[in-house]
Amino acid sequence: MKVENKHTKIIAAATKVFAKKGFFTARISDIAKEAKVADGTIYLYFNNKYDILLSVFEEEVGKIVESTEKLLRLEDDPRRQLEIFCSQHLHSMKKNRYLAEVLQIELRQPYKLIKEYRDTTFSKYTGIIAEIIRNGQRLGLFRTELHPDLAKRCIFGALDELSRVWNASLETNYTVEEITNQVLAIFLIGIEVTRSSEEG
Amino acid sequence: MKVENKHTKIIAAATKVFAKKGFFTARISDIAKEAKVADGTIYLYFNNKYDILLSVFEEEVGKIVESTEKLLRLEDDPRRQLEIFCSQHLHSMKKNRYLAEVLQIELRQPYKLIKEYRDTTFSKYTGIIAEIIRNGQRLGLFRTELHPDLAKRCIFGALDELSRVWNASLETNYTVEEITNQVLAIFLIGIEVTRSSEEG
DNA sequence: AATCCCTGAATGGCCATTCATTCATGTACT
DNA sequence: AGTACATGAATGAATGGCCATTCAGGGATT
Repeated sequence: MKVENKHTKIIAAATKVFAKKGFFTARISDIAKEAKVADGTIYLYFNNKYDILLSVFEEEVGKIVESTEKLLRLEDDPRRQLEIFCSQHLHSMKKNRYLAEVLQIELRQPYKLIKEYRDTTFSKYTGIIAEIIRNGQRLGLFRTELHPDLAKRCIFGALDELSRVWNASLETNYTVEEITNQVLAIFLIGIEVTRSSEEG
Repeated sequence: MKVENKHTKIIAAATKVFAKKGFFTARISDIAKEAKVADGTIYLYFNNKYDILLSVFEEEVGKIVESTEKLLRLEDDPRRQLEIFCSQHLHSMKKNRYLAEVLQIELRQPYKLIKEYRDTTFSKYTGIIAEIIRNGQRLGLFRTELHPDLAKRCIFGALDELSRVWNASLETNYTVEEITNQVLAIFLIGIEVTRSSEEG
């Protein structure tokens, strides 16, 4: 049946354990137990503990980036694109809550390898937002006094913080759709060229 | 001369070291060296490593919360209040970049004591934003279809992410004022009752 | 019997924490 | 003033526990 290979199994287990305990207090033996393999087996598939974390990033985030980019290519209107990005991001984080937690916690750590990953691969992902905004500005849809690099951070920061709603089960449950709508309700109006700003 | 007591000195040193290396890879001896005291001295003032981190939170963040609340009490208009909150937050984080980094990294860790702190003391701070929004809605200034708890997260998330601009020196230098203006340009328009939404 | 994959106990290094000792200052007595 | 003793803050070397990593061996499949 489950021929699901060990590499994949370990990645999944590690994601869960890192989410629950954090990278540094997670023990290799925890991951091994969760993946139902021996401690030593992990070292047949990964070089060390860090390598596991980086693999979680590379592989799991990779999937998300790919599918998001694919969807975006099917759409021209930057307003629609922004909607798709937000909706996709929130859906992904909801579906894979352990990954969401790991990203939120570990991607910020000030360690060389993590920074490197963040500044290369991951920044491409958030860069998509800046691109959408630039595009919208070119088309006269978004206000040109906004810096795409700053707006990108506002939007990504908002999405990131909102994903925590589920994981920490803080506010009484909102659905992904509700949250998406709220984000867009704020940002689309916030960045669009408005009647009043045209008049002014 | 500098009668600056040891407790304070250690807190400052720890903030710096935690920011640079992260809580888990920071060694007590690093903090001791930075504070120019012996390793053992630290244990005369703190129970353990965790206790140092929590004290950093409590004391340093405490100051920020207090001064922000004070300023807000002087103002009635929720739009102005939101402006003050954003501006204050960004200024604080710019002024104390080590604290900013520690907050961004460590406040998310999934450990009991940190969660506790976050869910009690710290959430009061972000709660201020929700309060401002509720107030604005009551006064008919902000759109009532927005959930204050979600809008709060959008705004705090945006501020938090933006504070990283300086620490990571990512984008070419924006000033605090520029960033504040951009945030407000997006959010104020994003949440305000607009001519078009009134007409619609 | 050779190859492969896996196992988990043993190793070794790291570092938070402890505590015996030192040192500086204060007080009391002559 | 000088000597003797007391106090407790500060020190930093030593301890002990933890856990990532290794590796000698076991079992399956060819």
